[in-house]
Amino acid sequence: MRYSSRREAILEVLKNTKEHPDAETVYDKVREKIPNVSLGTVYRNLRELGESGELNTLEIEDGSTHFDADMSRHAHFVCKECGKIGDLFGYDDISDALEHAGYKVECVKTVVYGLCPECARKQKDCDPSLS
Amino acid sequence: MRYSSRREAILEVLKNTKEHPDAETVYDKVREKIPNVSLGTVYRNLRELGESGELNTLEIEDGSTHFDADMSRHAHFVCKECGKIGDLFGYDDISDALEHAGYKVECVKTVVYGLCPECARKQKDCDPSLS
DNA sequence: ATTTTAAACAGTAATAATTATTATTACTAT
DNA sequence: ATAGTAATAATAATTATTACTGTTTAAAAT
Repeated sequence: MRYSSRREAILEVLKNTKEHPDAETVYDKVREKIPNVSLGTVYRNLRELGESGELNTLEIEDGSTHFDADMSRHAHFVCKECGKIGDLFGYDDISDALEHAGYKVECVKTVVYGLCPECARKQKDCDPSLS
Repeated sequence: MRYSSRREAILEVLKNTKEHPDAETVYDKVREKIPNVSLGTVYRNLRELGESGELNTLEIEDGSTHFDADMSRHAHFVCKECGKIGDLFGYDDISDALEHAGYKVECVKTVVYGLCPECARKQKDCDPSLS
């Protein structure tokens, strides 16, 4: 894969955020630096960077796909109230057990849905009967 | 939600398979019993059944969405060789730890990508140097 | 340094999956 | 049986993503 200024800018955007943007948001951010970049270029590079293992894709149940350049092993939390997508570190995954069972594990994607601590607290304040 | 023969048939299809079909495949199976069912009806009912907690949706990184009427807690394995989507039982999830940290967990979706034991074995047979 | 080659590009068209719309049909409570 | 409303078939619209085409650009060969 030869050098490309667009690909570099795209990866740069992802490395400078913890917000797990979707393709359209990456596109908006890249345009701040390269105003005439095309959306197709963003999609193509996001796909290629995913295939070459330089970023992870995150498929959410609302149909959206988000991107994460943090390749360390971690899970994600999607808050159904505020929509935020957060990182969850420190939860061991099941790769070892599966490899022992004969699987060849390439990657593990865990997405947890619910309320983040902030939104959970707010709901409790409104209705203290909630657990 | 009032009774509907289409919704019943759709749920029936999902309860009688372990193959995690996508919407189009569910549509084809439902048409064997109700030939004039419309694709939109299948999509709407799949969405509503998901929202009401009668089935789980499974978003795969190739962009496809698959459906599973088995609501017991389990993860999924997607084989990148044969494409099969299998169930993985017996792997504890991280709900308890997250609830302790203040999250309100609604559901945990784990998808593992790699090679299933069958395809992993075949690859090893072809090239014994593989781990 | 120039030429060559192929990958990457912008811009646009096309595709695929899903959702919305609308007129009609079918449950269910009365 | 009827009224009221949810569900439906058929189709149109939308959205996210990919493919195409002529042009540009990075990197290799001369």
